[in-house]
Amino acid sequence: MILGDILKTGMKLAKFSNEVIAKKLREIVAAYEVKGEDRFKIRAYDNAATSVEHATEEVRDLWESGKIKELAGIGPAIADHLDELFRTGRVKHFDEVKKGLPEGMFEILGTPGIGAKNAYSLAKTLHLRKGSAKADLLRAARSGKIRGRPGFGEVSEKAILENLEKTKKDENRMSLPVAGEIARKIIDYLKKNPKVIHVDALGSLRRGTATVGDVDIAVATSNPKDVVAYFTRYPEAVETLNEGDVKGRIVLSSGRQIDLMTQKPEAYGSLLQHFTGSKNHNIHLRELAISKGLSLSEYGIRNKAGRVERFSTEEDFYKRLGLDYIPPELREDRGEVDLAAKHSLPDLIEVGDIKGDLQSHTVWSDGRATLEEMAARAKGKGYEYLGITDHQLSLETKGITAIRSEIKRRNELIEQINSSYKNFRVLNGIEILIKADRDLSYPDELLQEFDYVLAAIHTGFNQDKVRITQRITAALRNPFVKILAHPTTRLIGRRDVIDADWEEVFRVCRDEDKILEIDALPDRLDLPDILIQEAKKYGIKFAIDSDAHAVEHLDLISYGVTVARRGRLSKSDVINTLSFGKLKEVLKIKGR
DNA sequence: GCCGTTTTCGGCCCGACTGTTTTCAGTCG
Repeated sequence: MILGDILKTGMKLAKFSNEVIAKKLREIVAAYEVKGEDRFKIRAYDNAATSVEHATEEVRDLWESGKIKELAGIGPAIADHLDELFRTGRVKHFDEVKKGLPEGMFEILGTPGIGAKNAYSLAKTLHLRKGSAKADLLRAARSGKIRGRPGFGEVSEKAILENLEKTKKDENRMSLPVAGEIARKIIDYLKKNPKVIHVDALGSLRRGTATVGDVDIAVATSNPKDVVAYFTRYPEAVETLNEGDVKGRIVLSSGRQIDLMTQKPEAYGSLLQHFTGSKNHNIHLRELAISKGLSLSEYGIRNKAGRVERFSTEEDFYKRLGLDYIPPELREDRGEVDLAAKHSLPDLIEVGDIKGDLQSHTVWSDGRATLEEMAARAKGKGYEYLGITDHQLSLETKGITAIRSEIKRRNELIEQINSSYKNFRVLNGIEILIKADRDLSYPDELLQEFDYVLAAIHTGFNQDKVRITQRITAALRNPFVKILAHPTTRLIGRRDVIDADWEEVFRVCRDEDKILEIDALPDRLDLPDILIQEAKKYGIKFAIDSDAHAVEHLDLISYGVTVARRGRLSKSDVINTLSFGKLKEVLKIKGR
């Protein structure tokens, strides 16, 4: 059920999530763009939407405590609109702004390559209907009705088709932190009930996959019926779909369904194992069990005598099958069962192993915090170092002399900060562009001024495999480039991985002794786990970076560690688990 | 529409890329 339906049917007043609020603000941005509103006013709404998306608290909670204006980019006017939204469920001003525009245009916004103007023109000329605009557009693209419209040719039609098919496939999946936050709140709620002995998230969320379909929760309890009843009274639930003796299903205001499964504590391990999956991992286990004359289910292991043996923990469950405990992140049937049988599972890296962060941004480029603020937070996390890697300044507009003096100024500031800390160092790095013509955006004479250089692709994503591979390998061969940042450039649910010859990339990376980054931003998680596992076979080392653009982003490093675990990395595979002294050697940093 | 050590008015990034044009508009970061 979608939000609109919930309001229509007069259920509990929906608690607007930040995601929903940001979407509403972006619709106003698009409407204003089509109507030719003042561009600074448009930017103000755009800034507000970004601010809501990045907020670490629910905007509705801020509103309730009267602190909504503390959010950057929310001034008196937008605060008033949101106040109206929370009180009445709608905003008259928003309705007026959108008046006269085809409603279908707002449903296709956000499809890559379709901005406000294109959304408007497509919705209008193709008569995209409210409620089925995406499906209508997909049909039009398939039957070649988009090409020929003003501004659209064959290439854009094909791009629209591909992007729509991709988003269609992914649209119901959540990012890891979104799912994690939903689960965290429910788990906190369940923990308040004394009859709940253990509680865990299940499925792909527990395995830490890049996107999560459903949030399912397991509880160990001796009073399942009471716990299920308590679950259905969860304050953010708008509907109960199922309230049985041992299981329950509720619907949140966002429309998400949450399932609860319960089990007696003495059999909890089997439940947890069964619903953590993955499906293929469990199939493999069942085949193994059959070969031993056993049979698996969510209730336990049925032995040859026909008796079901129960397990309170997963460790005991795996042990009964002759296996070492397999961490959830590895349960994808990629050989982990055999490794567990041979007692040779890798010793996986943990968040506590991380000693510093090598990609972060400040107000010098597109970050929101100052160098001092970022350094203080990193130090506060117990790190030994923080690499500041702001984007380059434009060589064309600034000129080399101005840039050189800017680098010098930054170095002086960094030295000043470093002298104020004990056992903590800020590094002066840079994230440079691998341009479409495969040159780097700075000449070597500038690159050599930095402690280390991250190279990244930010444009020309659609080039063919040969050109993309050449761009990356050329960058890796530059003597000053140390780290290839977010190598595949994917944006989860929005942009696919670039088409590179990864084996060739990994070979060059190994030969040139360069580092691959694992970017921890939840919409990147780049490298993806499978490529990490592949790259590790070449003996390549990795850096797990937050790519922080604000102080709180430094905490996102844990998602990078999750991906690294899924890619089977140990502490020794990751350079930012090293002490500062060792890291300096690896990155060949002089001074500091 | 937001914001302020330049604080109630007057600024607010713009360059790169792409596909579509035949000099540019839309999108993205």
